[in-house]
Amino acid sequence: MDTPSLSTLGQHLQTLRKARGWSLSQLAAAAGIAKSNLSRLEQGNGNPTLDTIWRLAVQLKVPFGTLVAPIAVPLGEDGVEVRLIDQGKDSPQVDAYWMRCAPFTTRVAEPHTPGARESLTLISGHLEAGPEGDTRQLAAGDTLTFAADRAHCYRTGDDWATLLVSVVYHGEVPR
Amino acid sequence: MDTPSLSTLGQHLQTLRKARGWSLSQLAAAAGIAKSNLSRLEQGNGNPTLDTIWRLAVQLKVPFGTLVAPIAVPLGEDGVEVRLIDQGKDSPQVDAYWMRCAPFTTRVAEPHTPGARESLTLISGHLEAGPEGDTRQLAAGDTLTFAADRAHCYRTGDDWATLLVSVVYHGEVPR
DNA sequence: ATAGAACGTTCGATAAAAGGAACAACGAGA
DNA sequence: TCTCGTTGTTCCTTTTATCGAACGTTCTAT
Repeated sequence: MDTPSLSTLGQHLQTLRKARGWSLSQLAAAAGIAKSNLSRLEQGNGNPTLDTIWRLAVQLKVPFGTLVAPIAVPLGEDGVEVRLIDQGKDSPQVDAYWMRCAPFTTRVAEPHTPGARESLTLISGHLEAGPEGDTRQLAAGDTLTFAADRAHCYRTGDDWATLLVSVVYHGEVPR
Repeated sequence: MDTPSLSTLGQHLQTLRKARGWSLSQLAAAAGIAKSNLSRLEQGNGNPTLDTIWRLAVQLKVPFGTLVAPIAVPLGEDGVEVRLIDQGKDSPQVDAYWMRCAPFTTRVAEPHTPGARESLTLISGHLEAGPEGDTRQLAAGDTLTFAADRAHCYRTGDDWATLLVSVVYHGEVPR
């Protein structure tokens, strides 16, 4: 398996644990696993079982995928990582994405089908987004809806941005 | 670990594989794992390694968490299923959820902290939602933002509803 | 000082996950 | 009909992830 994502798991695990002010022993005990096991995992060695990952995710109260999803593995080379959350089966068709942009990144998205609209909700960080020439500044908690049948962009300043994106394809479905 | 989520993984695995029209042998070969291993996993027995899950997720092109996240894990007994997608670390604090409501279901949510606001984006189905006494009818693609420091509710008619929910805790963080 | 209780690491034993080969069942083609 | 290829399952073996205990450290309290 990817060695990077293995060490990322370790770092991530340790970060989350310390963020909660727990000791390695405490977390291991709470999760019901040997602390030797947890120790090895945090060091980046090892290849944990689903059971082990699951128990840790429950204790740390993180949505599982968060534990293993590498924080800094952009899907494209452009510093932007996108994950499909769900897609509706009704009309209009709706696609829901989770998206994360690295600092000082600009992503320009191609126009979608005519009538398509996008809604953004910023989870953390700051982001400038919208149709080109009509972008808005967003902070955590802000939402923005705009016509997505024109070229539009997402631009970050000096910090990361995490957001929810839903694309609504009014009219015909694009697939 | 939860035995249910273990068998769910198996079913899920099989569903995704067949949806792509692949045979067990093909997927196993493509993922670089023994087919005996995959066979056991699809049967619901076994406790796969992160390496194994990872390889399968890559081949099936699913965002990892999707493989193990049980499709039907209602948070309450009230026909409502909620999954935490992400939570921001900035101020204001933002929590992002994926939510699914069964037909003819009403869920009344307690008020959040003062100043809190909620944004909904309907992915599929129909939903009536908002602060009690001021609810709106939503169809797929619609969005709604309202003050969440009062009691508010989500009500479905004769079909399912899937939506994104983001809670913005303006002011102090509730944890 | 010193005893005590935590911390996180390292070590051998054990349980179990992954690999590999043989297996019966099925369908396609000569 | 008979053969060949593929399906998915079931053994057995090998690898390894997990456990439990012992270890050296650090910090606090006596």
